[in-house]
Amino acid sequence: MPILHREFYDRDTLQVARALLGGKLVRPVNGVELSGMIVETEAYCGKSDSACHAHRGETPRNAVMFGPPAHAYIYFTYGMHYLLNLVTEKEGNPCAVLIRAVLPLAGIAEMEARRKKKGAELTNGPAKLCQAFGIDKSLNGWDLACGQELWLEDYEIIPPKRITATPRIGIDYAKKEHREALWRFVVKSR
DNA sequence: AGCACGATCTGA
DNA sequence: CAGATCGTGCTA
Repeated sequence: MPILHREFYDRDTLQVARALLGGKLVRPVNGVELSGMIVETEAYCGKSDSACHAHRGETPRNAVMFGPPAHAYIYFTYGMHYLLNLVTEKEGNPCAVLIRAVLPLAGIAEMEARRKKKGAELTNGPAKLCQAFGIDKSLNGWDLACGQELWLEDYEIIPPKRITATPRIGIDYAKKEHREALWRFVVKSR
């Protein structure tokens, strides 16, 4: 399946966040290809978005977001979790899409082995996802368009009727207009 | 140099 | 609902 090229990420972040639903996240680890279909995303829209890490300007942590699109912005939070974001829009416009959940497609046994507890849970939740895919800070700044280590592919077309938009999670500190913005996108299960 | 807190998850 | 657990950025 074709890799999502740089142009895919180089446009309006809300559009990218929607278009990523149904996309396939691919991550080869130790010769095994882990993959999953994206079913939940959140858009973080640049300096004007008070929920976005870039809101208060560039720092060493969020520098990747200020760079060119199609790179991975991975950061550490709550003292124990990594979160995966995909940088969008032009260089200098610090926007990104947070990947919150995927439906595991391949390498499911390896993902579960990496998770602490057993059981056939879905890989939902942005930190669990990173754990299952073995994603950590070493991939921060990785170029997603080069087709190694970590990349995305076309997979399934999700019709707009199957997409729900809701407020984003865990951003109570943001201004009301951003807290209430419907910038989280979820594929309805059926 | 110190400190408060977070785009979370788990288990009680 | 509390606890785990620590990098980051703000204040001094």
